[in-house]
Amino acid sequence: MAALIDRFIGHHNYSLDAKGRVSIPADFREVLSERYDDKLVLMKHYDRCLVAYPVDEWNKLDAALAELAKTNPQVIKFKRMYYSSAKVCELDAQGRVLVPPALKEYAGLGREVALVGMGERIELWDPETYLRENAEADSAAIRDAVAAIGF
Amino acid sequence: MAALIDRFIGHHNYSLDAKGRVSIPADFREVLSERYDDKLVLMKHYDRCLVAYPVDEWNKLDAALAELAKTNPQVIKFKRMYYSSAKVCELDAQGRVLVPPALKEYAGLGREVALVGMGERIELWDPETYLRENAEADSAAIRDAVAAIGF
DNA sequence: CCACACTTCCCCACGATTCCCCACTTTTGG
DNA sequence: CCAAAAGTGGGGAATCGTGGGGAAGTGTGG
Repeated sequence: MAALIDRFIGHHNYSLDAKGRVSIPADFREVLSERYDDKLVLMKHYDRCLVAYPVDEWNKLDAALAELAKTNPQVIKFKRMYYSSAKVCELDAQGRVLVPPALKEYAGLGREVALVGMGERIELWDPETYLRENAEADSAAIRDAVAAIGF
Repeated sequence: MAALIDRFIGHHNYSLDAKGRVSIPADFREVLSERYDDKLVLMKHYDRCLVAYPVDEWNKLDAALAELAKTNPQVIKFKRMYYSSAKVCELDAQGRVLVPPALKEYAGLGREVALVGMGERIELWDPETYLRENAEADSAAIRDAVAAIGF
């Protein structure tokens, strides 16, 4: 079955069970198997959330960052910070990934996780943090900026 | 059979059944199959209504937003808020889509839904909200604004 | 080198939602 | 006036999210 859209979209509040597993939403899984290879790289993102990239996309980041590191020595520290938190997570038969304890704690994840489709990546948030951090996205200023493209 | 006009026009009040499904009007469906690919992306719009884009049109938005995000970092939050509400909805054999509960609630949809053709997109409103929000469309100010293009 | 605790992985199982199909009523069009 | 299509409703199968039991694997300490 072909994916309808080849990017991750949508928002789901799913539970993180006692073993630290989260289900990857079915529509994300479809994108993942259609366009990618069923494996996700999980890592820290700024501001207490996690990101999951298909390995292909992660490799692109890796390449781009390597390029950047040639000219900017600061980038290598950035690379250490973020790549050290990265972990390849394969989905189990039920379509779930195991979130490493360290990442779980970093993002302040409790029994619930917000899974947010962001195109070529998936973000994992504590639901409350998500609302707090992204509340002002609805402001008039941003609306105006965005209205220009026809929203 | 070719559609006479390849854009969504008109206003229909249809019912939202117990399972959360709405019929897409036949003339909309014709545009959808003629010009697009029978799939709609449903998402939140400002002020308590929903929008349905053909996948092609949604992709255009996505591209424009990606462009905007390069220059305005705030836009990434906007992308989170709005794209996270998006969901690809395929029509069933009867030409209906299932409205996700979260979106249904956001738009305050009850047993009835107003489907409004808006050219390249379709809007879904609670009928009462629609009337209230759009009552002043007939005002002199708006008339003046529109006169510029020869109405 | 072995025993132990602990984490990770592979199953199976349950309830709820979603999807697919068929059926009925009303409207449209020839 | 009849046939086709449109809008509405619901039954049942398949899928999805969730939970947990137990095996396999890992690392630690004796």
